[in-house]
Amino acid sequence: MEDMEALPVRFPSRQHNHSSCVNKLLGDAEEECRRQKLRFTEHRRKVLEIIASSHKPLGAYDILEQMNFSGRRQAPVVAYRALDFLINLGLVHRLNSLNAFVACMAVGEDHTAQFLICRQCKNVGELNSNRVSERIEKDAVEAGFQVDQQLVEIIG
Amino acid sequence: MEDMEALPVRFPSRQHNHSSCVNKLLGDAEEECRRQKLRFTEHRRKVLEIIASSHKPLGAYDILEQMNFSGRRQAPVVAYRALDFLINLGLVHRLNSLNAFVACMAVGEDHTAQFLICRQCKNVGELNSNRVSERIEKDAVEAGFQVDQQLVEIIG
DNA sequence: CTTTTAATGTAATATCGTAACAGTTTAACT
DNA sequence: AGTTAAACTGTTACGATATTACATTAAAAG
Repeated sequence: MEDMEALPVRFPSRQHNHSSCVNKLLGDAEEECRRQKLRFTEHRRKVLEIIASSHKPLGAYDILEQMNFSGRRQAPVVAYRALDFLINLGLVHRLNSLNAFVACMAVGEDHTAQFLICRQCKNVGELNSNRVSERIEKDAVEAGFQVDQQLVEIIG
Repeated sequence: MEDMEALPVRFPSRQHNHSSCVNKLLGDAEEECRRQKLRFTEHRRKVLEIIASSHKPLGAYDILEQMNFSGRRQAPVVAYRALDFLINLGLVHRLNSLNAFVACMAVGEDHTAQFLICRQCKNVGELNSNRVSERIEKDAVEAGFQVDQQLVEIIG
């Protein structure tokens, strides 16, 4: 018999009250930074806001384009620095197969994540299946490997 | 009780008779091309040989450097074209998290593959766990997603 | 209030990958 | 063989992604 636990998946495009979920994410981020005594600067806030506001994964240069507040064109490194920070905090995920970035849809929830990437619509869903992550962990260990990080991207 | 089927993992660095396994791979490739009426040209052979001879994943430009037979420096597109061909044939895998390429270690065997990437030594092992791929397939389907391709990279 | 740590600004450059198009080779078919 | 169509190659240029280095400024800790 199959395990019948809930299997959380999030597709951002299904959510309509978008500005409220962006605000929630920004709030969570702010709180998390306070907790960890990290600085939630303007760049970081702005980058997170841009990513969270998008229904699709964004490339670093897409993000950069949207950072043109006050007409100034920012250097790429500005976006990358903020992205590194947000990724380390678990607020943003990087999709290696697309060189693109998405907001985490399971902030706080101790997330192992797998990404469902739709070829046609380019939307990305975040699946949080512990069954998958545990299966990977077990088989990797069995193969004599110590796992630090899992990168699972599912195209379809 | 756990499923006790064999769990194939291959780490190329553990193999010592390297030239013979390179030759085997080249032979398999040649045969596969004959079967599918595809052309196993010099570029393609050379690229596959370079990748197969390496114990570590190679970037496209690393490969390019080693293609300087007859002193001619090749254009990047030459390497990429050969890589595309070899990837489509399943003879080479791309590691998205490294922008690098490795030879397939399970040619012919109808391979679902997961990659074990060692942070320290930069070696890459290929794990062929059907349990992992089936778990991913099932959970993705349960989440309403039709899977075309799985990209699993395990860092540790 | 000074010291030290973290973040920013800026320029340059490295790395990775593709488009476009003309020319050549190969396979397939008279 | 000679012709044609398809696949492959050569070459140039360019686009996209990401990092290094270093000087400056802002913030936190003492």
